[in-house]
Amino acid sequence: MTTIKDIAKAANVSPATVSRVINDGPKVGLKTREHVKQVMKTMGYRPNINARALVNKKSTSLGLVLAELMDPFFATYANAIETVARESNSQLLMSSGSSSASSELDAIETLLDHRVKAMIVHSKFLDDKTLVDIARTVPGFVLINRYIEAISERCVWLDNVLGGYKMAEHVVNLGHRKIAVVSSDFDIEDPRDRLQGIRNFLAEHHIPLPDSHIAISSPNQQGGEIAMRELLASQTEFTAVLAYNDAMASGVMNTLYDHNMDVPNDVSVMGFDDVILAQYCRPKLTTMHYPIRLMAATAATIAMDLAQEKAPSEERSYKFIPTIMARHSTKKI
Amino acid sequence: MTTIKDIAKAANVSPATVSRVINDGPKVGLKTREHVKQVMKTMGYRPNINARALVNKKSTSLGLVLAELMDPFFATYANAIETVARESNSQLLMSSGSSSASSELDAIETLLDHRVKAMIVHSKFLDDKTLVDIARTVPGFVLINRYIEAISERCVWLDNVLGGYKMAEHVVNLGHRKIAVVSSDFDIEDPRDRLQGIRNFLAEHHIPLPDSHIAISSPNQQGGEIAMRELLASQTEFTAVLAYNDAMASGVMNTLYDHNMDVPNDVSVMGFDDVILAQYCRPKLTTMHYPIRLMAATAATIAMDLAQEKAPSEERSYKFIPTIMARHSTKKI
DNA sequence: TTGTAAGCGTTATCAG
DNA sequence: CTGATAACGCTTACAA
Repeated sequence: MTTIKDIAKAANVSPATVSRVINDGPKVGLKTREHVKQVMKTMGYRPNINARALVNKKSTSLGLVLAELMDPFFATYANAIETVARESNSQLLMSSGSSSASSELDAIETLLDHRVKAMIVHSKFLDDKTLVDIARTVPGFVLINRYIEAISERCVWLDNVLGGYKMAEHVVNLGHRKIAVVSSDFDIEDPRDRLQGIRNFLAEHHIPLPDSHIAISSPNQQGGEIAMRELLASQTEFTAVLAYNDAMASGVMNTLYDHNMDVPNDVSVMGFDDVILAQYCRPKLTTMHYPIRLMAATAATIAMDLAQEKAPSEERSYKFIPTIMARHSTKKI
Repeated sequence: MTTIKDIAKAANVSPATVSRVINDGPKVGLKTREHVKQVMKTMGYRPNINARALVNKKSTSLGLVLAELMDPFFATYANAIETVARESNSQLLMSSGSSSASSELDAIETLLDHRVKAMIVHSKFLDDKTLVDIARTVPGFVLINRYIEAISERCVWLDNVLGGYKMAEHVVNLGHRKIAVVSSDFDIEDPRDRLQGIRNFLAEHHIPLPDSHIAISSPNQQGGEIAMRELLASQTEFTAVLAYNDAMASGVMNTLYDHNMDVPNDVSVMGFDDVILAQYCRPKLTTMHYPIRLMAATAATIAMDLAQEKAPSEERSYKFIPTIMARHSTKKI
């Protein structure tokens, strides 16, 4: 690998000058600059990022911690963030697969070892204190899909309670009164929040939601199928099903079809997230749109800004609002 | 950030000794070792990966170049590779979004700048020569989903021709004789190969495949819908449709339904890839299983091995074979 | 405008 | 078994 010294020698200048050329550094004679550039090109020079990171005490890469790359939900995140990263010439250093506090911490620390300039973290298992502590020592630390009061200006999150509220509102407006809920057995805030939102709306409108109308299973298609089978087996009466996410909703529809019930004619079904799957379903799924791309871009942007200790970003709050995406799986009763 | 020197000072040893402890280096007194470890723990020492990479002339991260993270197909790749990477304590440095020769080259060069110890590259646009040249200078360079004779032992690829062949065989065995094909307009080898495989089988069995039975569009659900509409509009007669991939197949089914045709009773539909979507479809899609996870793991493993200049991996060939995944979208005629 | 030299945090080669 | 010391490739005062 040719180094800056090789270039310097070949171009008859000092390494410092080469460095200046590389970084568009200040005050370099036009002809030396051109000359050096020429030499770099012909010799095929490529800077050693690690050496640079060492002296700068910061690498140019952007760290990303996600739970699961295969999940389209997270894939969308990764994709959007990668786009922003590339635009600012940084690489993405990924750590996925976290589904426990210790693995989450592990992922974060590895990123720290790499001295990433900024990091975007999806963490559902680490406690607030740990996260806040890390945030204090890492300027460009941003949390997605989570809200912690103490570092609110570094949290990019979705109002899940409102999401649940709007789901209930949507089907009730369509005339449904017998509502069933299919929720996730993951022990994190999201399902609790969404369910709470549903409860809030229903309570306000004096519509009951007995426990027998709530089935819980894993947050994927199979979980949806299982949950719906339970509901059916217990003779629960309902005309609308609110699912925790699109995958579960798709499972719900499968089970319904297997029992010769039509969606949306016999039962209305709603999902949450609006991942690509929602459009691939048949009928296309009515769901809550989760502005993932927007949130990802926001997170990436503020992470980079924070990293450069830019303006304190006016103490804004980055709460996002889910919106109804009405498609064909819900219908007026 | 506390450095190795800080630890050395605090522990009353030399930096060299600390380094030895960190790397389980040879010959360190048991008590010094324990003592140093203790100090590191209490001072919360974290090694600077960049410094390490600089002196070692190699970083510990594994580079990955993919076309598109959001595509479930690539997400599966990324996920599987990340798993292998983590098991060998390396981070994933991602570069996605490439869809042109120049952006592919860009991604590779960035990874090179990071001195990644190995890299796994999905490239459909760079020409053979360029890739071969890079491979020569980078020991741990592995190509996925592409075969280049000159570096065959670094190629992990799928036999797409055989895949097409098997698709045709499957529906013909089911009794279909009027077959339509929905292919991709992407100018890469894969669609050509799959189509060639279909042609091969059909020719062997004297079943015609006139151009009018082939529709081409973009390799996603919408493309499938469009292509199928064209076929229908031109009054083409067929009882089976072979799609380029699962997404197109799903689009094909949508259009068929919109025209009141049932799958599989009126028409059999086959996809390719066996991405998660295939199971989320209704009816569940019969498709060609693409052993992505296995291929990804293989690629990651040989990339790491190659990087350590291990045994020349016995000059094996890493060709993988797609297999029929019979589900419910195809039926005997 | 350009060069010299110190130093970023590690590892590795020698001595001791 | 342990300690100096010299790299690794680059950036950045400080000089010239």
